[in-house]
Amino acid sequence: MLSKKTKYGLKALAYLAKVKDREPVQIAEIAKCENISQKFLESILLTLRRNGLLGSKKGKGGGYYLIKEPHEIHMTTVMRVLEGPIAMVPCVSLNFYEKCDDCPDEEECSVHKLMLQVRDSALDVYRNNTLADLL
Amino acid sequence: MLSKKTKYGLKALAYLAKVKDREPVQIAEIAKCENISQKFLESILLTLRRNGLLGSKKGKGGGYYLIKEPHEIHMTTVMRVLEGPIAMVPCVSLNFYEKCDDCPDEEECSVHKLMLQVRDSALDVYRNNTLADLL
DNA sequence: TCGATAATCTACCAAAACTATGGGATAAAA
DNA sequence: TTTTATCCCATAGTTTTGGTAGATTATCGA
Repeated sequence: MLSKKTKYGLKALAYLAKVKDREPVQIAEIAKCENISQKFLESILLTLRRNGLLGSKKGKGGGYYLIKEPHEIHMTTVMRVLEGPIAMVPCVSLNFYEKCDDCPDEEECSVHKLMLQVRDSALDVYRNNTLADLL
Repeated sequence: MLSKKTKYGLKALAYLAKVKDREPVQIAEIAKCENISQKFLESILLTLRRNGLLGSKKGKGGGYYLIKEPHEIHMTTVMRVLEGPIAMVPCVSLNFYEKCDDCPDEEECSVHKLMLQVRDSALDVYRNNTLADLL
């Protein structure tokens, strides 16, 4: 299941992508328009900023804004930042690889075989979608 | 992330698929060979049986066995039984559809658009894999 | 320089989900 | 009737999720 964090984060990014001239938008505005708990959204936008997807401006007239153009923001990046690994098991993860402690032989593992395919197909979707494609 | 339940369930099914003549195999044997907590595996096999994927036999010489041939068991079925919906959001689920309470218009939702593609690609993998393909 | 505004940061909390474990009931075979 | 092994219910421990509260810091306009 997709976490609310990712869902809200995606919606917020899409919202910001529609804003003209990359003007800063306040958390409160996004939260209201997208029906998201403001405090929760606050923490989500913060992690998006920390990961280089958003810029922010404090004080009056401040808010969050996209740093790059929507077509430059790939879903692989967004998903990894918000949801974590794209793979469903660590042993098939490109960026977060980890060996299973129960598997003696990875090559023989039936789960491994299946999940490799699932990862590749998901990756294919995320690589072929930018933020611009979602609008 | 794939739950341990699904992971163990898949491993157990694969184990049973290798058994000749569909002889009953005891929980203890599967648990030992696949490094799974026996009690946990017990409950997993039970749900697989309740969902028509396994048969069981009590008493001496008893155990669990496949009801169908491995090539007849599709991953779509297995995943839905063990992991639940294949879709990452209820609003794009074929078997467990549910409207998002925050989305005013499903057609306009950026998350919806993306997750439809992810669902379709995952479904494609699961439909093209049977238990036999994992061995 | 002051006050209003709005992001930032830290900490915390409750509920749900996940990963088991325990103990007894039930059924089949020897 | 004893042994074997599944069936079933209850529950405990941990992690994740979703959300709150409140103090702090930076910026702008007057």
